[in-house]
Parts: sequence; structure tokens; C-alpha cells
Amino acid sequence: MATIRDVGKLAGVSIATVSRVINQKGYVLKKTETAVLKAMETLSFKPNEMARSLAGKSTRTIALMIPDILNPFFPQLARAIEDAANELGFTVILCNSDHNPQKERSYFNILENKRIDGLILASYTIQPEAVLELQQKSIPVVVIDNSFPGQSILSLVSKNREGARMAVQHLFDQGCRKIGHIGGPLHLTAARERYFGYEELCSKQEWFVPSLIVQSDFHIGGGSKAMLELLSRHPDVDGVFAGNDLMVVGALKALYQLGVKVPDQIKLIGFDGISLDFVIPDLSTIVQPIYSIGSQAMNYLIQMIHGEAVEKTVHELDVELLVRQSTKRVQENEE
Amino acid sequence: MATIRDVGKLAGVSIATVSRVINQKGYVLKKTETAVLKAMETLSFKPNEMARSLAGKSTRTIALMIPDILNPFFPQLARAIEDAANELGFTVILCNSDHNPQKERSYFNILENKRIDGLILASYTIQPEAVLELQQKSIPVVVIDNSFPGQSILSLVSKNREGARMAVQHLFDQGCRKIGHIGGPLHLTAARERYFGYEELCSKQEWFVPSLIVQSDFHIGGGSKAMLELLSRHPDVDGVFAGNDLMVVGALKALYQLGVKVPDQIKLIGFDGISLDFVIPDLSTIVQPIYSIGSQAMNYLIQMIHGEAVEKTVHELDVELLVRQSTKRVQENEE
DNA sequence: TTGAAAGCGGTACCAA
DNA sequence: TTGGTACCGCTTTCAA
Repeated sequence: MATIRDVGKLAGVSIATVSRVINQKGYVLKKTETAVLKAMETLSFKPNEMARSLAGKSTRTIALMIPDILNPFFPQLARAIEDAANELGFTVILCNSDHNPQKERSYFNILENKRIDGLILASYTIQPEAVLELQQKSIPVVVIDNSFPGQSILSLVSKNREGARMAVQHLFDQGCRKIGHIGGPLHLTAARERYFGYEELCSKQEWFVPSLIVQSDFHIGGGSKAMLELLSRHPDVDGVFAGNDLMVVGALKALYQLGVKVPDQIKLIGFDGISLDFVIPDLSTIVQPIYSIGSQAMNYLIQMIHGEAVEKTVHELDVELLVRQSTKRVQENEE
Repeated sequence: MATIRDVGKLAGVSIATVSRVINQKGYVLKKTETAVLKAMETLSFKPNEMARSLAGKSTRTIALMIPDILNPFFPQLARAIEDAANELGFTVILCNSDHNPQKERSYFNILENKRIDGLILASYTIQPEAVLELQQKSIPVVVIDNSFPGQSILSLVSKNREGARMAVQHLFDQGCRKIGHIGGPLHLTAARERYFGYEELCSKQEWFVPSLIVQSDFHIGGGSKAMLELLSRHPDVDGVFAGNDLMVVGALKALYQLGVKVPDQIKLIGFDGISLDFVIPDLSTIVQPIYSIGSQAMNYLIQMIHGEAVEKTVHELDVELLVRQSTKRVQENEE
């Protein structure tokens, strides 16, 4: 494989000059530049990124650390980030952490060894101190889908509480008069915020009782169980807001088994805006701008990598109500 | 950040010795080793992978190039590969090619520049020559979900034709007497093989007519359209084998709209074994060992990277019939 | 068992 | 506008 020296020799110039034309930097005569370019061409020279990085430049590589690419939320994120990275000439290393702090630590080490330029991190187990530590080693980090208010950490989250209110309000608007909530794990900020959003609107209703809230795990199976539990407690619920779409799918399956009709007897709405295409009937949901979260995360990260000043705080993104079949009014549904 | 020199100085040895203990290679006295280890510890030394790679060792990085991580087939693959890679101390770069040859080329270049150790490639647009070219540059490549018989290219595919036969046979067994096929794009080997599998079993039936086969695109929307088309041609089909699961979902949606009951009126079976959890009713399908494909791909790649001899041919993996609700016999269904 | 020194393939400063 | 050269941090002979 040809090196800068080979190119220099062939073009009859020094390696310094070759380096200049590679980097388009410093003074080079058009004529010599052409010669060098031609030499590179004929040798099909590819600059060794390892060497460039070693010699001081960045690795043009970032890492994306997520719990699990199998969770349908993350491929969208990964896609957005990879797109943005590619656009900017960066390469993305994928890391699945499985919510496992030990695996996270191990990855952090590897990433340091590889001198990656930055990290986009989705983790619900991570301690803010760990992020701060990375930053002290001057590794830029952008946290997504989780936040550490008060810490000097840049994070990107959706307006979870507001979205939850939108969802519940929508159920009201569709005529629901007894609304339950299937919530995610409360140690997750997002789950908590969505729960609060529900509570804000419902706790003051005369029909409200705390047993309308069932705690679950953000997974399909958990959603099913939670739905059954909710139904056994309150056979007359006519609307359910679930903390995420996966649990709505679970709820839907449970109701299907029981022969309960959606949306006729119970209306269902979720949160996230994922996997919508798979499910019958089409789900109403609060759509997170996942793609936008990803590309913005990448943009912030690049700014930090370039040493530009960015506000290391919590950035909140707007969500959107998507109305589909699972919350349709019955009469509308008969079209 | 501490270097090997700092460690050497602190431990009172040369950098060569430090290098030896890092790599557990060559003779080092237990005593000096301990001293070096301690020095590394107190300096919290992390070997610079860039430098190591440059000095001749591998980058311990491989690339995974797929069309699109959003297609639910690929996260499973990515997960398997990442797991195996992680286990082996390798790191994975994710590349979405979007079936775009230009993007593929561009990535190939980047990957060469980065001196990645190998590539796992899922592409339906790639020409065998391109793979051969990479191999000539001594970049090991493992191709998955596509194959180039006769070429010296290692590829991993499922037994598509056999799986298709299993699916169709199952429909027969469940009592179907007129079976349609919704096929994928015929320029894809997998789609073609599955189509052949269907044809083998059905073309000799007395009820068979070519119009029982509808060509589609492996996507949900395409599946819906194809199902409607099939139904308009043959209102009496009682079983459908679709080339992949996504199209079954589409078919299911179309049937749901029309009020046609699955499996009562029409039985549906797909291929892949993905996204099964999302759908109601639970889909019968031919399960590809996706995870196993991924981990085997990684293992083969590592062997090639280590310079071991592996048969650069097509490796076929067994598939499995998964029977669930969408093909249940009606009487069974009334439990 | 250890150390000296020559690279690996670039970048970037200083002179020319 | 160019070239010489000292690194970047590590691996790997070859001698000692």
C-alpha cells in the first residue's frame, strides 16, 4: 500500500508538500499540486487514518452507546446519527450496553483507548459522575433520552410531561371518562415525567383513584400484564395512556385475547412513535422526534469536538400528537 | 495522558519492557512486571490503540455494512455481530448503505483509510467483483443474506428454498387447498429461492395458476397491495405464503380492513422470524437463525483475519418452522 | 531478561 | 513556495 513517501518520490517533491496537498493547507503551486494529485492517483494512494490520528489530528470517529439496538427506539436513533456523522465525515462505533454498568465501563475504556472524538450516550443506569469524568478527560459527551439537571452535561430529551398531557387530553376529547395509566419504571426520568403528566390532568378528576395507575416495565409482555391487572381493578376503564408504544402493543394483545374491542370499548394511546406500522389497529401516540434527536445530538457533539461553546444543559424537544385508529370515536369508526 | 515512556520512567525500565508486559509477550521477570503494572496503575495508563495499530498490529475494528438498520431484520444481525465482536475484543463500525452503490463505494474507501480488519457485508446491489477487489487488498469479507456461487467469496445464507417448502407444506397440512404467494423482488436471491420453493410444491397441483403469484417488494405497504391484488384475482385463496414477514403484516392489515378473518378464512405464513411480537394474531413463519448468522459471520471473519484457512464458499444455515396463530386450523382456534 | 533504536505513515514547525 | 526533520505512541528486531 502506497505511502506519502511513495507519492512524494513519484511526484518529485518532499513528503511535506504531499501532506500539504492532502490537507489543502499551506502554499502549493497549482503545478506541483497537479503533479502530486496525479501521483496519488496512479499509486491509488489512501492516507492512513491511523497515522494521521496519531500525528495529532482527530480520529473522526464517534461512539454511540445504547442499551440495545433490538429495542425499536434505537435503530431510528442510530440511523439519524449515522446519517449525520456520515455527512460530516465521521464514522460511528456501535455499543450495546444492556443496561449493564460493567459493560459500560468496559466500553468507556475501549473508547478511550481508541481515542474516539466523542460519545453519544443513551443510558439509564449511568451516573452523572461517570459522564463528568469523561468530560474531564476532554471526551465530549451528549446524553440523549435522559437528563441530569443542574449538572454541566448536555442532554437532549423530549417534552415528556407535556406529551403525556397531550395524550391524556386527547383521550378526554375523544370522550373517555375513566382513564388509566400503564407506566414505565419510575427510575427512568422519561417514565416519571409521563406519569406526572397523566397525574396532573387526572388526579383532580372525581373518578380518579390511584389504582388506575399500574406500574410496568416498558416492554410488550409487561404491557399485557398491566392491562389485565388494570382491567381486573377497573372493568370500566374506557381509555388508557401507556408510557410507551411497546406497552400499548402488549395491552392491545391482552385486550384482543379477551375480545375487548379497541377503540370501541377502550381507547389506547402510547408514547414514542415507533413500530407503528406493525400493529393493527393503527396506534395513536405521542411522536418523539427521534430522528431529529439523533441529528441534533450529532450536531451538538461536533460543536463540542470543534471546541465551540455550547450550553451544557438540558435541551427539550417538541413532541406531536398523532391521532389514528386506536383512539377513534366509535361513531367515527363506523365509516 | 500517560504514555508508555511515562510508565517506563516511573517503573525504572525501558519502553521495550513496558511493551512486553502490555502484550504479555517475551521474557519479563515477575518482579519487573509487577513494578510496571503498578506504574501503569498509578498513572492510569491506557495504551493508545492508534499507535499500536500504526506500529503494525491490527485495528481490532471491523465494519458492518447493511442497507438500513431501520429494517427490523438488521438490528438482530447487528446485535449478534456486536456481541461476538465485543467478546473477541473487536469494535464494530456501523454503515448504512441504503442500497446505494455510490454510498457503498464511499464507505469502502473510508474503511480502507481506517485500515479496518474486516467487513461483514449485507448488500443486494453489490457486484461480486467489488468484493473480490476488497479481498485482493487483503481485506477479509463475509457476505450475509446473499451469495455468489462459484466465486471465491465466503457467504452465509439461510436455506431459503427448503424453508419455503416447509411453509407451503405446513399450509397444506393445515388444510389449505388454494395457496397464493406474495413474492419479494426477484433480483434478490433470497426472494427468488423462496419463490422457487413455493413453485416446486404448488405448480403441480391441479388448482395452480400463475396468477396465484403476486410480485411485491418485501415491505409492509407492498404486502397490503399484493394481498388485495391476490384477493381480487382469486377470492377463494385460503392460504398465503409471503416471501417475508413484513409483507405478511401488510397482508394482515389489508385483510383486517376487509373484515376477512385470519386464520379462519385465510391462513398466512411468512419468512424471517422478525418483529413477531408486534403483530396480532401471532404470525406463523419460517425462522431464520439471524442471531446465529451474525455470530457465525463474525467467527468466520475472525478466522480470515487471523489468516486461518476457511472455505470461501456459500454456507447454508437451517431454518425452522414456527407455528402460531395465523395458520391454526379453525377448529383448533376455538379453544 | 532487558534496552537501544529503527520504523509504522503521517503532521507541522522552521529554514531555506 | 518548498524541504528537512522532529515528533505522535507503540512494536519489534538485535545486542548486550
